[in-house]
Amino acid sequence: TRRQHAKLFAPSTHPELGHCLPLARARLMVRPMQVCATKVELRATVAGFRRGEFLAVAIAPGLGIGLATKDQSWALEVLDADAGAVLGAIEDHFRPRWTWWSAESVADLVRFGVRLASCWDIAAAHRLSFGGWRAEPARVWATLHELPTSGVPAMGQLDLLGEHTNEGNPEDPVRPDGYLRPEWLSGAWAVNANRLAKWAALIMTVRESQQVVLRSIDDGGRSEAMAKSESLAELICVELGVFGLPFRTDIAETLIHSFVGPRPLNQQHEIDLRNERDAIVLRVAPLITERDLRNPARVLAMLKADGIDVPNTRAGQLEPFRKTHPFVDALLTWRKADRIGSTFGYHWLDEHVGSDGRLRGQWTGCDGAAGRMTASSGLHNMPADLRDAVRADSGWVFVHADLGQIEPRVLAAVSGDVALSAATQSVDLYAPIAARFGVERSVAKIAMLAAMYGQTSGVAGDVLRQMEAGYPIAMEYLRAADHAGQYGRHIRTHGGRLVRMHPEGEPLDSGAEVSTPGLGPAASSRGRYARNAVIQGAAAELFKVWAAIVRARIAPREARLVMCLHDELLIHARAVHGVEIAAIVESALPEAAAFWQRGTPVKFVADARVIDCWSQAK
DNA sequence: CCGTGGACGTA
DNA sequence: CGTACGTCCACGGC
Repeated sequence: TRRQHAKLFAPSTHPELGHCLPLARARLMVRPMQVCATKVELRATVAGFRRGEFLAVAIAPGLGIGLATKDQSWALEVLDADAGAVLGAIEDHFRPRWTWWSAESVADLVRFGVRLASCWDIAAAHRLSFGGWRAEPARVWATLHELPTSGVPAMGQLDLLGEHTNEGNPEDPVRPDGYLRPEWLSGAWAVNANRLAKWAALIMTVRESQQVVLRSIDDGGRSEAMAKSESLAELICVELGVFGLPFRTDIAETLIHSFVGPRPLNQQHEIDLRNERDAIVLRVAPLITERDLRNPARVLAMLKADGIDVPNTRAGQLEPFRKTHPFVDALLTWRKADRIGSTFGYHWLDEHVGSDGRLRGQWTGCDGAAGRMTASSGLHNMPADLRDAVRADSGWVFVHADLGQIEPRVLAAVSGDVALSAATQSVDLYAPIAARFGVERSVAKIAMLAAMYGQTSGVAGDVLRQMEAGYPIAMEYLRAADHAGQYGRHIRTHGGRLVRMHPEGEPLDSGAEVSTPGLGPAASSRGRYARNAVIQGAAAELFKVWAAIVRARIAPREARLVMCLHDELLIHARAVHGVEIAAIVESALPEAAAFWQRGTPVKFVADARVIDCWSQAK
């Protein structure tokens, strides 16, 4: 860090030092800014900087870094390779809350090895406040300034009359009509330090506006707090994508071999092997024309010829016929192998596992619906059989932890149901519920799940009535969400995430966009969706707070989060730190719960264990 | 070429 | 029993 420090305070040699004008149309006034030239100036400026204060950062490859506090902004000229050193030095000395458009903008720095403690991700905050997934700067800006997002200008858009682009000051990132200038967003904006500093200042104004919005959602500050943990989740996603999941290709090859045989030598060989696998099933299949194992309609016809009448060809439907019909048995065995061959086969290994023994995918901090984390490359749906290949490095271990009975506990917290909260004090939540109603534990569990997910069949009605009587607050919370969904009204999760129940364009509480409000199967479907979203979404919020705290607590050790799976964490750590980190993970949970639920007395439980291999979990 | 639905893996 | 996601496949539209 001594070397990094020296670089940060190296004098800038950029020629264009000067003042920028305030942004005329920005909602929040930007003060005159300065470009820092020497280490003395920068040091003097940051002397008053408080730990944890917001610091906007904009990185322009080939030019440098724009920085802004709420009062001032600067541009630092640094080589791309040194940008990480500069941010690292600022991080070490001032621990700011880094503020950026999206965590993607620091992916290169994460690759460089920079670890940042806290951040404000404008895209994440936008998704929280306004729902949906799209959160590019132009859209965020337009939404905050109450401009129609349909009118957001795009680069290269025909503007023959020069109606907009020729008006105003091109050095102002805001056009006279209030939208951001697409040229500024295109990446070609950063041609001098002045613009870079101005851009950083603009990032800061956007953040301040977002804070106002979040406080209007929840004046107790919970949504604002959620924006911070959601922001960190986005950074965690970038880190997960960079680090990768420790993975033993040799073990995976052996497993894949056991399902689909040897690695094909070339494309033709691959086709031949595939045909051979098909042929084994077709040998015991009924002799009708148009036989195709990959076409569900054909398979249905084949099953019918074999005397089996089913609504679809899913494994669950066919399983009962397995013993009596050799074709069904062969088909289901083939399906499993074919899935390994097509989705999780040699091609998958080659595509996603690096030569450094890491399985990598792209991560997103929140999906389009209730806000759970997602991952590509099959990281979240890897068959259990293949988890044996997810192994800690030699001398390292995994610490695995998962949240127990997360969804009913979340329901107790978000609804504030005192009776259900009391039940969460038990390590097994369903035991006190069963005792209270005088039913079997399994019956109590099914009834609770049915209430949360809107299950319509297979539940004893009297148990559901008992649930209504025993936990009226929790049941009413679910019913209200269901009702809002049926009528197409948007809902918010406990942490303030907007879950849209109809497309954009209408007021947030309007159901006008829904064709059949409150009626029919589509309305019922929306009802179940909403009922589930308030639980699943709130659970995702708690999980991300937990992950963020764990990330912070394990930072002093050489340990890294390598997998997040809805209610499950996997940490790669030195073997000597395993037990200590398992304790950290468990103790982080009550801390996360207190942060997220703000005083509700709901207990959450996690089981952390030290293992060598993901397949040893549970 | 692109969107859609079926199927199936995970939580 | 329910919800969500990502991925592959075949189909049918253009």
